[in-house]
Amino acid sequence: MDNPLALKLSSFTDLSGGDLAALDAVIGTPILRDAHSDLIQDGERPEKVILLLRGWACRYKVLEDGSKQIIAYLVPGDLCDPHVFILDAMDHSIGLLTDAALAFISRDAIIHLTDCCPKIARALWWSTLVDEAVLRHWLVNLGQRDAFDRVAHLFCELWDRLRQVGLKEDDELEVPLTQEQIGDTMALTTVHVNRVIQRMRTEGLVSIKRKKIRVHDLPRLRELCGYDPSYLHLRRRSQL
Amino acid sequence: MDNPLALKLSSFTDLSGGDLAALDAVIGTPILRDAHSDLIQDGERPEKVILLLRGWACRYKVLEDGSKQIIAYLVPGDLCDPHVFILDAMDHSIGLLTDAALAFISRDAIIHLTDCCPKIARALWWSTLVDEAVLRHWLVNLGQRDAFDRVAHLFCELWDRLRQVGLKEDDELEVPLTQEQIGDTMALTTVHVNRVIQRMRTEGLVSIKRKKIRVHDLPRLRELCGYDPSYLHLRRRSQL
DNA sequence: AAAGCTTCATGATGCATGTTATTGTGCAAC
DNA sequence: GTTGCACAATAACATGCATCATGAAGCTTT
Repeated sequence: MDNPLALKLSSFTDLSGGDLAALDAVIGTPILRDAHSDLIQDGERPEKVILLLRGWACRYKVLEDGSKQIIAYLVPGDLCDPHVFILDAMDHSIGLLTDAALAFISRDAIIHLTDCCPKIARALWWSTLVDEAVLRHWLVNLGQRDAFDRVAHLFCELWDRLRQVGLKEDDELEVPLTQEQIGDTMALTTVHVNRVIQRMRTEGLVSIKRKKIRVHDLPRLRELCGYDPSYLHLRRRSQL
Repeated sequence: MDNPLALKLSSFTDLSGGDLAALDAVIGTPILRDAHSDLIQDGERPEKVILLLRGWACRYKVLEDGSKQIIAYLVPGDLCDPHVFILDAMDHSIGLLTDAALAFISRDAIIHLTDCCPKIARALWWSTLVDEAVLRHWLVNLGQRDAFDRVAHLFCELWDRLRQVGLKEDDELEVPLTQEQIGDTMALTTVHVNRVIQRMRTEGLVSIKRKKIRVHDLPRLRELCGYDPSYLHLRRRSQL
C-alpha cells in the first residue's frame, strides 16, 4: 500500500477493497512542490483540500513582531481540514518544510468520498479529532512543561506518527527539522533548543546526524518527559 | 430566544423555524449541577454530548506533578464534541467552574438532528471548526506572547464570545474566574496574573470588582495586545 | 463575632530561558 | 578549491516570570 492516507486510516479501521480504491481515486497524479513554498496563506480562502503524499509541511502563524509559531506538523498521509470550506478565510498559513508531493482534492470529491464510503467518512472524522487532540496536547506542553520535556515530547510524538504511516525503520527517525523550526514549534530559541539537544546527547538518549535522529533509549526518553501516547488515539497497538 | 445553542448557531447562519424547534427539542429538561464537579474525566468513555445552558465549564488536563492546564472554556451555548463517540476515551477532563444547567444529548439525537436539518449540521461543523481555531490561537498566545498580552487576549476573546450569546451588557463582562484559573489558562502563576491585572488597572484599561470585569478602553486593550478576532470566524459583524 | 477558608495583594530572591555575539562545519555554486 | 550560506555549537550576559513568604480582605460557618 503506497497511499499514505489509506495507510493512516487503516490504523483506525479496516478498509475494504472498495474503500481503498476510492481513496486511490481521489489522488490523481501527484503535484510536486519545492520546499519553503506556502500551500496556503493566512487570510486566503481555501479552494481545495490538501493531502500530503510525500514530504513535510506545517501550519504556522506569524505575528506582527515577526515571531513565528508552528501550530502543527503535516506528515505524509495527513489531510488538512476536510471541512475547511465552511470557514471564510484561513486564520493561519500552511508551508512546506521539504520538497513535497501533494494531491489537491476538490470539495466535491471529498463529499462524494464520504457519501459513498461511510467507513472512510468515519475514519476521516477520527483523523480530525486526533488532530485536535494533538493540538490540545501541544497546548499542555507549552503551558506546563519545561524545555527538555517539550522537545522530548515532540520526538516521541513524531516517532509514533511516522511509524503509523510506515516512515520509520529501526530506531532511526528522519526528521527534516532545523533547530530553529523545533524552537518555533515548542516556543524556544535556537540557542536553547541546542542546549536541550546537547543534554540529550550527553545523557545518551539520542544522537543526531544530518537531520536523522537516532533514539537510543526510547523507553527512558518517554519516561523522562512523561510521554503518554493515548492522546493519539491509536486503535491498534502496533509493535514498538 | 432563550436557547443559547440556537443563539450561537444563528450567528453563523439563519435558522428556520423548524431548525429552531429541532434545537429546542433535543434539550429536554435542563439538569442542574454544582460548581467544581467534573462532567467527565480524563480516561472515561463519553456516553452523551454535553450542551451547556447556563454557567461556565472548562476542559483541563492535570499532569503527574499536579500542574493543571485549562485547554478551553465552555460558555452557554457551547456543545462539546458532537462526534466524540468516535474516540475511545477522553484525553482530558471537563469540569464546571460555576453552578450550571446542562442538557445531555444522546448520540442518536445528534445523528437525528444533523440528518434532518442540514443547516444545523453545517452550523455545528462551523462551531467545531471555530473551537479548533480558538485552540490554535491559544497555542500561539502561549508560545509567542508575554503575560500581559496573553491575559488581555483572553479578556478580548471572552468579550466577543459572550456577546455572541447575549451574555454581555455595556462594557461590563461577568467572568467567574479566579486569578488562579486565569493563570492555569495562560500558564502563569497567580502572583504574576495579579501583577498583570494591577498593571491593567493602573493604566486605566479595566477595573475588576467581584469577578465582574469592566473594560474601560476596549480599543486600546485590543491594540496593546494585538488582538484580531478573525480567528473566531464570526460571520455577522455585530455591533460593538 | 470569632474562626476558618478562599481569593487577592505585594515584596524578595532565584532560575530557566532569552538575547547577543562569535566561531565552526558542511554543503552548494561557480 | 574558494566563496558563500545555512545550520549548529557555545559563551557571556540579561530578564521575565516562578517561587517563597506574608498579610489583608472578603465570605461562610458556627
